[in-house]
Amino acid sequence: MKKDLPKTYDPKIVEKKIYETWESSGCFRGVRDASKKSYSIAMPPPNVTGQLHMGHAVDNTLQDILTRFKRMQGYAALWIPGTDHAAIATEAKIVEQMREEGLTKEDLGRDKFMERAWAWKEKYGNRIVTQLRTLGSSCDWEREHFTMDAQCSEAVLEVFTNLYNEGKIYRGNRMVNWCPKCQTSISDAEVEYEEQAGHFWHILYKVKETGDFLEIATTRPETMLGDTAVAINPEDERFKHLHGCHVILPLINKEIPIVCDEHADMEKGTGVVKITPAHDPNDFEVGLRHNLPAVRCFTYDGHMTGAEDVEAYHQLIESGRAAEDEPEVLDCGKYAGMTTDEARKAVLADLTELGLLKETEELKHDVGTCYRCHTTIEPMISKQWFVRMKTLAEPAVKAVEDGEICFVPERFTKTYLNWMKNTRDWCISRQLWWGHRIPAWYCDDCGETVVAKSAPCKCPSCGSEKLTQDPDTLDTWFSSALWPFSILGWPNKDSEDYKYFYPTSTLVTGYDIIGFWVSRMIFSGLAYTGKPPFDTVVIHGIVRDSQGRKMSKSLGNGIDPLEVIDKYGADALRFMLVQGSSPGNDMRYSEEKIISMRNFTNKIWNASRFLLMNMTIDKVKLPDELTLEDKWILSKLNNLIKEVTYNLEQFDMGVAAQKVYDFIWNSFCDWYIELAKIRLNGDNEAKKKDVENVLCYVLTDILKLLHPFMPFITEEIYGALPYDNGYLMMQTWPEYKPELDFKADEAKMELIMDSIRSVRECRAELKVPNSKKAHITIVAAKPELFAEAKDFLIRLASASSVDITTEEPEETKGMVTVATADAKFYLPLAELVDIENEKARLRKELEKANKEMDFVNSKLNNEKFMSKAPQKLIDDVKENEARTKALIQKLEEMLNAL
RNA sequence: GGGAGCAUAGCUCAGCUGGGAGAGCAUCUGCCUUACAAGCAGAGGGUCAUAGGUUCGAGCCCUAUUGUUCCCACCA
Repeated sequence: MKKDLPKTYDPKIVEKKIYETWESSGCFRGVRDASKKSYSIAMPPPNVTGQLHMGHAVDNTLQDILTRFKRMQGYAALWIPGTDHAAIATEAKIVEQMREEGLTKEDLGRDKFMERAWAWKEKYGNRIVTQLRTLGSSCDWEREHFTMDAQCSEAVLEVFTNLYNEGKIYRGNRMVNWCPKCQTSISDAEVEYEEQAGHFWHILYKVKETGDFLEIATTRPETMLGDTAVAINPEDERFKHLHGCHVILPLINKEIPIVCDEHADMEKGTGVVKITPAHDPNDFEVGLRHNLPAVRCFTYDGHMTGAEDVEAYHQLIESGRAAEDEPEVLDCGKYAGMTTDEARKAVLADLTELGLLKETEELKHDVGTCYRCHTTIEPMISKQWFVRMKTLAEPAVKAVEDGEICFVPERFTKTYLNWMKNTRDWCISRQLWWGHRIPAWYCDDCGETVVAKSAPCKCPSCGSEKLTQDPDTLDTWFSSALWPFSILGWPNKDSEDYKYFYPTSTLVTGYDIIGFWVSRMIFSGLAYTGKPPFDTVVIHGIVRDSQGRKMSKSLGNGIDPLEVIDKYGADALRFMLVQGSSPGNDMRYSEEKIISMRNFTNKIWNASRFLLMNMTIDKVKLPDELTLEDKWILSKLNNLIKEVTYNLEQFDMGVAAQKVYDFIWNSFCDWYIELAKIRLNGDNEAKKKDVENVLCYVLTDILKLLHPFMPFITEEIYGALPYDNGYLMMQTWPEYKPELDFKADEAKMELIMDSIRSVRECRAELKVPNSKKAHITIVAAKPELFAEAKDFLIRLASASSVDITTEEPEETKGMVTVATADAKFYLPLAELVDIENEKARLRKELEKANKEMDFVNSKLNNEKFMSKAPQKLIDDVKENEARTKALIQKLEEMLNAL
C-alpha cells in the first residue's frame, strides 16, 4: 500500500526512526557469504574521548557511501567501527581533570589511575559512537572494537613479542623527542615544527693551548653546561691550527676537546659548533662518532639538574641496572632547579658579565613542539624501546611501488613513499600509564630482560622471582597499526572473519595521517599477515571554515556537525561534504551550501509526494508503448546509472553526487514530471497508468542512486512507495540496460525542448506573463518532428493551442516570431508587438547565428582540421553547419516579412 | 633546502583519457502555473594567474615565471 507523505520533511524525526529500524533489523551486519565477494572497510577509530567534528563527518560519510554502494552492488559488505584509546590525548585530559581536584597521578597510584581512566572511557567512549550513528553510518556495531580491548591487546602482545624475538625491537639510550609537559617521549612524527623568533648568541670559548677565543654561535645557550666538545670542519682552513686542541667551557671551567667533524658547516654560523650529545640529536651522533661522553643537564620535567639528580644517577649505576650507555648527570650548581628558560637568562647574564657574550643576533627558526600540547620539545637521551624500521620499510615501499596498494588521488603515493623511505627507527615507548603496558620484565637481581605475553614466574637467567615490569606503555599508533587485522581476529588465523574479510578493501582517511597511521598499517600488515591490509587508500582533505581557516579549538571557529544535523539533517550535511568536492582537496564549510542541499532534500521530498498523491498502481512495470518523453527520461536515466556507477567505482564521489543532483532536479523534476502531468491530468486511464509506471520506475532508481549519499530521506520515501520490497539499503544497485537506450528519441526530445526554451525566452524578453496564453503556429519542413510538441508547448510554453503546418502564414503582421533550425514559431501577440523591437530582436538572433557560421566555417575551411580531426567531430561540425544555415535562412525570411 | 597542491563568473568550487567554458550562492527581470516561493521561467557576468611551446585544436599536455597553501628536512 502506498502511504501519503506529510507535507514537510522533518529529518530530525525521520532520521532517528530510520536508523533505529535499520540497526534493529540487522541491516548493518556484515554477513560472510561464500557466494559473494567481500568488501570491507576498517573505520579509522576516532579518539575515545573525542567529539564528532567535521573531519569525522567527511571521513565517515565517504566510507558510508562506499559501503552502501558496494552492499547494493551485491558485495558482502562490512564496515567495522571502533575507537582508539589515544594514549597521550586521553591521559592528558584525565590528568587535567585530576589537577582540578588537586590530585596528581602519583597521588592516585597506577592502579587507581587506571580505574579512573577506564571509567572515563566508559563515560565518553560511547559518546562518539552515538554521534557516528547520527550521520547514518551503516557500520556493523556488533563488531565494534576498542584498541585496548582483549582482542586488540592480544594482537599487540603477539606483535611485540614476535618483533622482539626477531630482533626488530630493541631498547636503548637514544636521542628522543621529549615533551617536558606531557613528560613522555614522542616519536619523530609527533613533533610539529613552528617558526619562532629567536636569537643567535655568539659565545667565546677560550682555547687552552693557544689562549685564543673561539666564537661559537648557538640558539640554546643553556645547553652549554652539557657540552662535551666543540666541533670544527676538518677542511676548514681557519681552524687547522687548532686540531687536537681543547677549549675551556666557560661558567663551569671544564676542559673539553676540539673535534673535527663533517657536521660543522663552514658556511653556517661561525663555523664552530658546540657539541651537547645529551640534548641535541646531531650532537648525539657526533658524540657517537668521536666517543664523547654525554652529559645530561636537564631533568625530564624541564629543569636544570642538581645534586639530587646526580645522587639518583649514582644509585642507578651502583644498582648495576643502568645500561652501559647511561648518560652522566651534571650538578648544574647555581643553575640547578631553574627551568630551562630561567637558566637561559641566567647563563646569558653571567656570560655578559664575563665579557664572553660577543654578539646577539635576531633569528627566525623552526622549533620542534609537541603535537598535543605545543610545548617546546627538549631532545633528551632516554632509555626507550624502538622498532627497527629498515627491514620493515622495504616491503612497504615495494607494495606501493608495485601497485599492490594504490593511493587515490595518485599524488599521495609520493607523500607516502617519501615518508616510508626516510623513516628512522620508531620510538614506541611512552612514559604514560594509559595504554598497552610494555610486555617486558626486568630481573631485580641480575638485570635480565624478559619479554613475554604474560608475567614470567622467575628470571630465566638467575632464577630470581623478583621481576619488575617495564612501567612504560606503547605509542598509541602501535595498536592502531594493527587495526585492520586485529579487529578481524588476528592473530587467530582461523578466525572466520579474518579469513573472509581480510585483507580489507578500502581505507578512507585524511592526508594528515599518512605518516602516522597509513604507513604503519601497511608495513605492519605486510610483516605480520603477509598481505597488504587494503588495496586502495582514499585520501580526502580537511574541512575548513568559511574563510578557509583550519577549524581549531583555539580559534573557536569549529562547526559542530551535530548542530548542523540538528538544523538541516544528516542527508544535507553528507551531500554538502561530497557534492562538488574533489578527492584529496580541502573544502570550505558554508552555511549557504548546506542550505542549498537542504533545499535539494526538500525538492526530492515534494517530487515524491506529488508522485505518491497521484499513484494508483501497486507494482511497477514499464508500459509496452513508451512515449517520446518516456524514452527520453529512461534513456537519460540509463546513461546516468552507467556514469554514476563508474564514478563511484573510481572513488569520484563528488562527480557522482553532482550528476545525480542534476538529473533529479533538472531532467526529472523540471521536465519529466511537468510533462507527465499531461497524462496524469488527462482522462485516458490507460495512459495515466502508463505514466505512473514510468514515474515510479524512474523514482525508484533515483532513490537507489541517491541512497548512498542521502540514506535517510531515500529510505523514508522508498518505504512509502506502493510496493513493499523491504529496505532500500538492501536493494540491488540499478544496472545499465541496453534495451532502454534511446539515443535517437533523446535527440528528438532535445530538439523540442530547445524550441520550448526559445519560445519561453522570447516571451520572457517581451515580459509576457505566464497567465497570458497565446496560440502558436509552427511552420516546419518536417512537421513530424513536432508531432508530440503540441501538448508540450501548451503545458510548458504557455500556449493556448498549437497548429503545425508546412505553409507560411499569409499574414504575419502583429506576430511575434521565433526561429530554430527546424521551425518558425508565430505567436499572435499584437498588442505587445512593436515592429522596430521585433526587428531588433531578430537581428540580434541573426548576428548570433552568423557568428556561429563564422566559427563553423573556420573549421570546415581549415584543411589541416579536415584531414586530421576525427571523422565524428567533422560530422558534428557539418551538421552544425546545416542547422545554422537553416536558422539563418529562417531569420532572414522573417526579417524580410516584417 | 626538497616535494606537493591550488590560481576558472562578484563569492565558494566542479570540469574524467585535449574537441566550442559549468554548478550553487549572489545580482537583474517576470511569475503564488493545484509537488515544491526552501519554488518556476528567463537574463547578465569568465583573454580559465602570466609568458612561451607541442597540436588541426589547450582550462586540460610540456617549459619557465608570479602569487598562495600545505607536507617533509638535524640547520648549530
